[in-house]
Amino acid sequence: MVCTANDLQKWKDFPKGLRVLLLDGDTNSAAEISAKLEAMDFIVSTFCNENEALSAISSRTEGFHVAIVEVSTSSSEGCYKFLENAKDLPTIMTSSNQCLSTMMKCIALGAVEFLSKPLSEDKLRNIWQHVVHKAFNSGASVLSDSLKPVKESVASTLELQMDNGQHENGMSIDLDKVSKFTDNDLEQSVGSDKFPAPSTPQLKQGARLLDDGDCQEHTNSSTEKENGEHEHEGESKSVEITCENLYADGTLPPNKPEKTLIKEEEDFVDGSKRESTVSAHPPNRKVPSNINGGTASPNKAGVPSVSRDTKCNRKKIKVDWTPELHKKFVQAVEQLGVDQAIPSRILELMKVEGLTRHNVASHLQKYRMHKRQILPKEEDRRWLHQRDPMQRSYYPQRPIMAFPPYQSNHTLSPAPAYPMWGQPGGHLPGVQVWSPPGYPVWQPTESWHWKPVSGMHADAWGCPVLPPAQGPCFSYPQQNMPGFHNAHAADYSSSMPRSTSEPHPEEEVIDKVVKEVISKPWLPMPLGLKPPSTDSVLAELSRQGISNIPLGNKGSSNPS
DNA sequence: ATCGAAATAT
DNA sequence: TATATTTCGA
Repeated sequence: MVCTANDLQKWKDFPKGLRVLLLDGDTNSAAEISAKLEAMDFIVSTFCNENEALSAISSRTEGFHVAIVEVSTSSSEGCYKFLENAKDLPTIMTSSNQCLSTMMKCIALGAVEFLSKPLSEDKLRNIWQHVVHKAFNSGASVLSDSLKPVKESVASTLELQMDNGQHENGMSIDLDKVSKFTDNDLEQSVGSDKFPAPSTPQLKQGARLLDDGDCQEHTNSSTEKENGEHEHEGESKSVEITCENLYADGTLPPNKPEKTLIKEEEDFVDGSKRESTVSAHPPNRKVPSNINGGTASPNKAGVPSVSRDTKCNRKKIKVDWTPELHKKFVQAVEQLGVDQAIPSRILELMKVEGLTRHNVASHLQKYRMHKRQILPKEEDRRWLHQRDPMQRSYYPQRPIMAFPPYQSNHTLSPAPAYPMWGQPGGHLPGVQVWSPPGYPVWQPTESWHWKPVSGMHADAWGCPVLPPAQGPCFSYPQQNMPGFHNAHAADYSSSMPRSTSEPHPEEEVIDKVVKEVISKPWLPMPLGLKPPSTDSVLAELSRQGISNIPLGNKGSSNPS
């Protein structure tokens, strides 16, 4: 009764039918355990000595999902031998003799768990977890045939996307990732601390997710409470964060997606907690900006029962707005333009799984706040204030920038440092910026106080960049850009910003400026500004009803 | 239902 | 204090 992938796809009552190899020299004990296992609808094959068991395994590698091996006080060698020869099979050791060194040896040799006798139903009921763990955790290469189906089955049950192309409404959770994390956990617990093997090491994460409160009594006698319990109450929230979520968007095959930026708490058996932050990427490593071409259509709601565990009711995780994450955010905002920069769209553009709209909204709020806070302080922007267009012809030592230096299209400049509100590196060529040219490093907190042009919608302007670098640079449309309109509002602080659609006297001045800029592309952009991003221009145009934009001749043909 | 601002929480 | 989350009005 080998399970084919198909069968397994339908392996609804998953743990049932699990094939268990039982190795126990004591007939009585074996019968007892076997009976319990069978009562759970597991399929048990009992062996009295390791040789029989091993030959059974080798003769039919797909025969078993998990093994339970009893370590008799007299002859422990047999079980060690088994362990060493059945590495592919998740093996649980059991004994009435809880000798620490024996336990450790078992674990060291690859046992997934050491259970002390007698084996209660509770203990036995959870053995499938090891199977799942193994199925998801071992690399494809190492994955034994008997486990593949399990993986597939579970994945399908969880509606995860597998190689075999199962799409559905995946939970936006990449199990492979998950298992990776858990694996680490396991290694840690086994390797360093914790002597007692957690009864559900591999699922520790999942387990702790369950109860948001405190509880977790999942020690050696973990019970079946694994998933159930609090189901959906907090769900609307929990879903998003999820365990690591984050990657897994629709696309799965590609390279490793980015890591999560979310902190997660890890509760250890001993009750200790640790916070670990998986950062998007090591600071020193350059990463091309997001790759996950994931579609933004994340998980839907109709998640069936099983998803419970997956969704790991992790309570609120704090989103760590790392520079990388923030950068994405900024890029998204920029791309959208001020008008379109709404949480939901930003969220989409960011393509960071696990982020919620709320997270983004919150960040956006802060972002705007800071922006505004800084605005009023800007004084040098009189130049814009002047009616005399001439003013514009010279560039202040310290150009006013709508945004701190930032190269929008560049894939990532090095590791952006701290200033959250500053943008990642890049400098404005030809214009004196206050960061050393070619020095992508961020300006410390100062950059925070980026100086948007007063009264101007910084977002519409975008950031300073090298003019010729990007196509859209000089493709100012004739249409009025919102940013220009309220350029006059020097007193942004004290007076409400003008509606972007409201025409204004200063308009002509602005137009002149624009014209000149267009006609003299070799000159640095006044004020160290860069033209709006293509996207924002397009968005604006389309907003104004112009949908057809000849991008071909952007740079040059802009008559007066 | 979503956005944005304000209130809260950590 | 700063920043993230939650709440609440529009």
